[in-house]
Amino acid sequence: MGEGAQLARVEAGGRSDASHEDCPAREVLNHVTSRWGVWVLIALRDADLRYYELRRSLQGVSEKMLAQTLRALVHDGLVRREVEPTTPPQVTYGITTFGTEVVESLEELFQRIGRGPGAAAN
Amino acid sequence: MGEGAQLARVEAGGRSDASHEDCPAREVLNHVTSRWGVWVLIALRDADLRYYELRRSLQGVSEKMLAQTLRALVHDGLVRREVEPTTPPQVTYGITTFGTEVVESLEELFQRIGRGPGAAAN
DNA sequence: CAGGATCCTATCCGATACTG
DNA sequence: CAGTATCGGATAGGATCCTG
Repeated sequence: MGEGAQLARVEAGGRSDASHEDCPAREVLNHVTSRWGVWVLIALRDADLRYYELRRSLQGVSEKMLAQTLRALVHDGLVRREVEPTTPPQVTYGITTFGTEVVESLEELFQRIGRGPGAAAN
Repeated sequence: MGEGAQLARVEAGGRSDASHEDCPAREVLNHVTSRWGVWVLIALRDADLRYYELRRSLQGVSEKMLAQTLRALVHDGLVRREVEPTTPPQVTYGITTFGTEVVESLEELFQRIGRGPGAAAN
């Protein structure tokens, strides 16, 4: 099991140590803060995009990682996936309400970090 | 360069591609959302702790990762480090104002994720 | 076009041993 | 006590080829 286990640890449930951080929220956080997670969400916030458009938009993402990231985000309910059975097949991705909420929070966190430790006297 | 480069990429500052995500904010986010980052911050939010106490508190962290995580967090200005030159040496870690702000934002994000996609109709 | 399968590298992280 | 140094396994992420 080479690839599947990377983001599917959730359903695999092999060894559940449960000792540290197997909570689903952490899982989602990891997906969102993964290398491409944020950028996918941000790209989709402005408009629904096709797989191909997403690839161009993200500039530098590999097919594997884009597919993987999207799968995780869809699974988490942050991204919506719509398939139109045409030829060639056409798949459109969009952000969900939940996804929008999460990016908002994430950006707030980002803002705070961006402001830096300037305000802190310590 | 086995270990040093892991969290010290910040000061290296060699190639600033700027194309995707070399921004310092992302660095900090990675540190905070790293395996032990959050837990360190949360542990220190309630009280200042010594290295040893932190180890017990975090239950399961290796010395290496604790030291590494702390170094990154101190470097980022989220954690404060105080050394008292006694024998044996005594080092206390505490959270900064900036650190507190960041964990707050992070927890808000966590809350939102925890609530799940329930509210979303989509 | 939208991915899946495969291979490979870089990095993460833990265990262990050692130092001031 | 508070770390540093080093080794080795596990994972994330990328490149490439292939298919419906």
